[in-house]
Amino acid sequence: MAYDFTAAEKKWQEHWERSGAFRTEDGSARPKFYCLAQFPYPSGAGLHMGHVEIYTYADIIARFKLHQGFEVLHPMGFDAFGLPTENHAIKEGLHPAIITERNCANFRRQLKDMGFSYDWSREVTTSDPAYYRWTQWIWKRLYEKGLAYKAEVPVNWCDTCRIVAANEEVDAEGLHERCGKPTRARRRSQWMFRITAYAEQLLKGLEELDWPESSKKAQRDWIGRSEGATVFFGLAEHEGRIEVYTTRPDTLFGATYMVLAPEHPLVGRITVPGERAAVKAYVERAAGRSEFERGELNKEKTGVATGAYAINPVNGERIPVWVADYVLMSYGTGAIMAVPAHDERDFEFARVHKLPVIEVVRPEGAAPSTLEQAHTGEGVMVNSRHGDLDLDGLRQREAVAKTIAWLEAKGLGQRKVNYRLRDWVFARQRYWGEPFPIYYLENGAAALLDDGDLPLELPEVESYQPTDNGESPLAPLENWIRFKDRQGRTGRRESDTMPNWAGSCWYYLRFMDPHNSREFATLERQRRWGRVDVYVGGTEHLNLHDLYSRFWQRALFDLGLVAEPEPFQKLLHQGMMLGPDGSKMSKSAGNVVNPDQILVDHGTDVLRLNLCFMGPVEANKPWSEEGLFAMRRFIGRVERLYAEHEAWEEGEGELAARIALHRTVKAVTADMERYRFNTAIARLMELLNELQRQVRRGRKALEAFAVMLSPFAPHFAEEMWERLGHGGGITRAPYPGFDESLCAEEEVEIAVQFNGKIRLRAKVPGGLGAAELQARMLELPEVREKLAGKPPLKVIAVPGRLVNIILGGG
RNA sequence: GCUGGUGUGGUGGAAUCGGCAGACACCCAGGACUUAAAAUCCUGUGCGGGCAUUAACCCGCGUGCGGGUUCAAGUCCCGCCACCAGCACCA
Repeated sequence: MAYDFTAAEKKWQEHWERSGAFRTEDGSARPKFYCLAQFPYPSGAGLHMGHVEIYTYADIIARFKLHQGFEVLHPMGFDAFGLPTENHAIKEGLHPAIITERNCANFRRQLKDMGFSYDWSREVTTSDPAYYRWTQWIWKRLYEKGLAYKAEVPVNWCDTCRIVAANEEVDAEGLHERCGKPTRARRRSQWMFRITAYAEQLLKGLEELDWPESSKKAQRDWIGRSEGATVFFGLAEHEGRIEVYTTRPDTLFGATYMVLAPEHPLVGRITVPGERAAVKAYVERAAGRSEFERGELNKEKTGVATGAYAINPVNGERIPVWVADYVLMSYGTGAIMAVPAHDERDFEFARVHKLPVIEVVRPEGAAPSTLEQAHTGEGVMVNSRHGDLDLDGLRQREAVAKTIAWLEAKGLGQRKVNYRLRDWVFARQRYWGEPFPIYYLENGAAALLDDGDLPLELPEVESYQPTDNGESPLAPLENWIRFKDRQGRTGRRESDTMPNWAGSCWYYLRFMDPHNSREFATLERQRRWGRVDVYVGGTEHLNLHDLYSRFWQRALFDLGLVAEPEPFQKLLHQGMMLGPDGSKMSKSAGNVVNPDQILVDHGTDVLRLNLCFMGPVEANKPWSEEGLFAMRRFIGRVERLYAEHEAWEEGEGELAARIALHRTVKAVTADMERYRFNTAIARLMELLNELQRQVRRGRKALEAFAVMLSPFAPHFAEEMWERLGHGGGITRAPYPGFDESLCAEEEVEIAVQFNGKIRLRAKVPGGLGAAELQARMLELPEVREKLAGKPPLKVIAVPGRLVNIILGGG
């Protein structure tokens, strides 16, 4: 009887649902395993191959852990707030909630057709008021802790669409994704998160995580910790001082000018009358340019002099103060001391604007130099002596320490650690997001909604289009904006909404306790499920979602609201599914592979096997049509193995089969633990080849094979399991164990090399030590003949592998 | 520019520690079964040569390129090249 995948998939999916096969028990005594794949944004296009890939990997891990006897938490939900839905709603004239429901239903159907082992009773949707009630609640806690604040920051304004573009809608060149026209910076007061307050913790916390080293490094670099000093420069003709941050206080004697960012508050005050027009023009031009434009490479460094002078604290020199946009207001103090001799950017600027260059670090043994380029490397201090501070002759480390000590003693500066990480703009001028549970009283003070008034639901609106003045579509809704609070005061609600990262910052917590209407998740449940043991997802959100979640988790941990300081213990990154031509799947390239169609033509098990067999989880893999047929053949061959009842016998079968079985179990188990699915399948194929050679096949071997295959081809494995006489339910059948003594080779082939070249092979019993192996090989007639009575110069014997005989001469 | 990753047969990819390169598949070729085809099964399959007769066998070369260390290098070291990804004036 041939295997009918369509019928089998339907049959077993119904069986799993009916029997509650994947219902997770919070109170079970089994050890826990939390397996999570990044939940999808339910777009109108439905599941694409990338989704299928990531959810397949997670499902294989979850099912493997079920076989190993874990209580597995493997939930699924939808990250449903966001712009595409809103844009779609505008186009179709339907409410975003309706579009969302439609898209979720479609995703849910597709995911169910794939037979994934989710506990669907835990499904959550971030745009559901019962969910975002808690997103708002958590935001309140973070606000109360002082981590949320309002500040004036730029938004991306598109003049063409007359709309605020979210950062996700703007590409690297600052072009609006929808119209392809440039966006510009427009300043606006909006909500922020003080993620920088957690910079050090987020950095240190990485140490305890089991993430790929490259991912840890990406976050480390993003946080960008640097050590240096703040230094105060007095002003020659003005009150006050300029504070700068530098990582090179040792080069203070080389500072020949200073630069303020165009937005720096001192610019207006210190600019001399003669330079005001030029400075004003420069600052205005900079203000209209987005960060993208300013960051453009290979452009000449621009700037204007303010006409004011600062005093270098180490030697009292008067140095000019400039304004230039290569200094960013958002990093450090927004002002720098420029040391052109030892900083490439300052050097370039100094050359363009004819500013002096003073060498203070000289490479060891080098002659004094007029410097054709900045020397940023090591060296010995020169030209660095004045008054009671003498750095000459010191190496960099000592010079830094000595300078900082000197500055601190004089009150002219101090040691300082700085981070590249910026505070997080947590606001959108759009409709389809969580409203902020905050409002403003007539006196301007902000007030929080009571917890009891949550969720603050989105109102119905006529138009989802943001307004021309850059406000959200909620802003014109006076009926909603204006309200009387519990104390009878008139308040105006915040009209911005939260960005679509909000709901995903904590969804992994909600899965632990999804129906709780009193808490977002009890500590008891959190202790039960702990951290996500393996989190499957792409690298593209590493410095966004993955970092944001860590920040929320740590902040909530400090508030005693969560049980763990870190959310994701292990990260598993899947590679990209490429089109059959090896390039990125895209509609324009016409190489998109539709998973729905493959399900119809080949079934989900074959699709899963093909995805896994194509290559390692982390690698980008071109889609293989041929592979699909290969996996069908594989399934067909296995099916025939289980059809030939007359070849079965009780037990594990012949010795050769037993040895093959135990070796396979050992190897496949190791592969599964390391997520090496492609080689695990290859080993199952090898075992299949061996079993096919056997005249009599042990039932035990067939059972073990079915269980090992089950994570990859669950429907098919259930079918074979049933043929073996079991009732339904391979999903929790124990994973096979192995006997180490059967895994050892009893006979091995040894390669015999002369001078490193293989000249013959010989079989010897396994387990021979180096000395005995060597002795045996030298006895071989072929070897004696080659040696012709002369003793070898040297012999290297590697047990189980080879013997290398080194002959003298040529 | 900086950082990280990748580079292995006609193709996808294997190869814990430096120890028989190419597991497992795909493709292709030949064969069996068949009236025939499909399906299935079997055999072969890195390149070049000894060897224009098959088989067995033998020799040389071979993991992006060029050097090096080592008895032994896909694996380690130095210098390049190509592609991919992330960051991109962070003082």
